[in-house]
Amino acid sequence: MPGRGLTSSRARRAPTMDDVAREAGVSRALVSLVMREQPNVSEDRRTRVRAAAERLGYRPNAMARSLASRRTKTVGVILDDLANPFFAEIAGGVEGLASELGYQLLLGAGGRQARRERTALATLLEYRVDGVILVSPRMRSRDIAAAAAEVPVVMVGRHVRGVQADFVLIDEAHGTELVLEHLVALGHEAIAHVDGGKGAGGPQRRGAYLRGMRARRLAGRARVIPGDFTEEAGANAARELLAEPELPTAVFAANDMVAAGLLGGLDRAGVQVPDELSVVGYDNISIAHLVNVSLTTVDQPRTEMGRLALELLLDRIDNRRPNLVRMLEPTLVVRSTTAAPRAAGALSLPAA
Amino acid sequence: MPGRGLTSSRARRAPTMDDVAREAGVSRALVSLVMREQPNVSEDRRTRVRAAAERLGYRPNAMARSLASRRTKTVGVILDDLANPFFAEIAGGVEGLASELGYQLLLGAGGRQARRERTALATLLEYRVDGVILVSPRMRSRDIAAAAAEVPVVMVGRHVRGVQADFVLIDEAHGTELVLEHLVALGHEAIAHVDGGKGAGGPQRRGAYLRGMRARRLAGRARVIPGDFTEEAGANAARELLAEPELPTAVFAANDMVAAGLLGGLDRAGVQVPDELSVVGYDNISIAHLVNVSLTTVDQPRTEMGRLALELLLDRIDNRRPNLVRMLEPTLVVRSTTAAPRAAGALSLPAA
DNA sequence: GGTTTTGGTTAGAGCGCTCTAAGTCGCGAG
DNA sequence: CTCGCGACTTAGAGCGCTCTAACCAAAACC
Repeated sequence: MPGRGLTSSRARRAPTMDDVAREAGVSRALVSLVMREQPNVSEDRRTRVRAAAERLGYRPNAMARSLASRRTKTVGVILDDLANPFFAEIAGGVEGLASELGYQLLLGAGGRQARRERTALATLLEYRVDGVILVSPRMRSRDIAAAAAEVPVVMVGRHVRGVQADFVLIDEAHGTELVLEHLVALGHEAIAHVDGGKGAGGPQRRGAYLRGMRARRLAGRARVIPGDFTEEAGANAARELLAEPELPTAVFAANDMVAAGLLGGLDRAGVQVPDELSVVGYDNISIAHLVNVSLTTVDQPRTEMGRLALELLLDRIDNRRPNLVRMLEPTLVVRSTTAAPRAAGALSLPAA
Repeated sequence: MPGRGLTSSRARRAPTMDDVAREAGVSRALVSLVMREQPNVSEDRRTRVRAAAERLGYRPNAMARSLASRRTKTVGVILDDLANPFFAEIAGGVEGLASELGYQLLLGAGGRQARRERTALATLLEYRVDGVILVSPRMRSRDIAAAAAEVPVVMVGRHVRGVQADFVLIDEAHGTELVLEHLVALGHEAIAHVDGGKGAGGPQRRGAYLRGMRARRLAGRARVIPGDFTEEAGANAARELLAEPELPTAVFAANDMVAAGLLGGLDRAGVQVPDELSVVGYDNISIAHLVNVSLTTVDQPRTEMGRLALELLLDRIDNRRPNLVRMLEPTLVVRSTTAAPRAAGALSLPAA
């Protein structure tokens, strides 16, 4: 019965380097050299060792290797929320480069809670990862600073002053401006914002929104509905808006998840988008463009963000150098959730 | 300059258990007992050790611990494709339970390529994870069998016979039947299928589709368009369908990503869904319900699949027992991408 | 009062690897 | 014939922890 055979073979202790050495008739050190592809090993020995390892089904023990060499070739990545494709796509970028370079990834997800994020980070540090990438972390700055004191850190999407780390940032103010410009050019004035609460980018986008509205003398029409970057927050916002006597003509959602929740809520209520209400998202997650009524949104170069973060991290691991901040520019992707407001003809035609 | 201080402190060797023992004036063994929350340590010593550890900023070294204890408290998870929210959501389920139980996750993504998947798996095994969860793996059965001989394995979404592993499966035939039933009840006969190629579930869904069509005496109307579970495949399928003289009245997509790509392509061509063509997906990924024209699809209980997989794995790690297969039932979620075919009145009214 | 028992503590031998320092060997040069 | 040298190989000391066995009081038993 082959099944049994497999099971019992599992019980047997895994072969070690010593076993391979004995099998090949050489010393353990030589096996180590061969495994690490070091030079100055004769071809003869090399093939003999390889064959022995093959025969025994030898698999190096990464724990022992890391313990002895004090290098793990592993970097940790902490994501705010696995359920949000935005983060999965950034992780995808990191993963792609990591696998090219032979680095391992240890992923941790915070589930949008600072506490879970902290424990995930603690675990990564116990594994002595060579470095950590924090994507839109929710932790307090002091926790981040403490981590940065132990290990090289690169942060994506959030800036924290006074921390020894590199940063990959998106120009949030610019992204927000693109949105307002677009909506105002279409003739919108009553533009509401469903914000992202305290999550990374949330305060920045909200601030830029308020500033932009003020600069356009639309401060009186500004309206911020609290959210938290989730689809649920979008659905709630829809309910809140619909409960009022009058809808705004456009809504700028803090991210695409919120926009999606919003669109769902509006649809259920029979509100036509974009005829009755325009909606703009932020992130350009992969599904944003897929739907019949596809979402106008701000694109963030997610894969590039991930790759860049890892590049910075590895460079930081090897070279002590001053902190680096890389600012990437977002772009606006106009699709079909935005249009001129219904009764805007008179007011906005001159502008157009 | 606080920055400098942090940087230089990083260079200092991390404190070890011996350092803590010295600081607390006890033996290393006692520190170990305290760290592992073992009983039979006096309250006095316990607090003294804790304080010393705190003072030094001691952080246990997971490598050393695992090496000595030969248990990693870590399980590996290999996902077919991080870009597909379906997998992210399964990972979310695993992650949730893992963090409840104090288990660590080592995530690896295969990027829909058997080769990358194999190397990711090899790495996990070098880390001596306590077990591995393979989600819709693309590897050859023999590679999987080899892994299962080394470590407990649970597979999700794919069955491989003769392998020592547990399985979490969805009744694909049933899911597919739900789709055909729904479409035929609406009056559809020309139902095409964009399949998932060789990816997990692909052949099963295709097979069930063909069988179902035959059973309904619609074999003549069956039409399979090759795909691969990606959005791009959906877009290609749209192009292919549009190039023909006549559209089918309904399309069953192998998963939601394909459906999404399909919808995008149809929209660009001005085809009205569901008026001119009905579309059904599979998976019910989180964004499937979010859009104005929301996707009719087959729901898979993703979070539960993830949790269940981890439960099985941990049980398998602790207890030697025969293989288990857990079959979960999918359900149909009817939304707004399906409707009666246009000219179906005459034919289908009797049925309805 | 001596001997178990028991709760608390510790020394020390590994876990499987890396890496340094110290060989060994053959060979051309002195 | 000895020495030096380069190429190759190896012994052995850790890396930071766990875990077994042993130890030592103080309490419990007869």
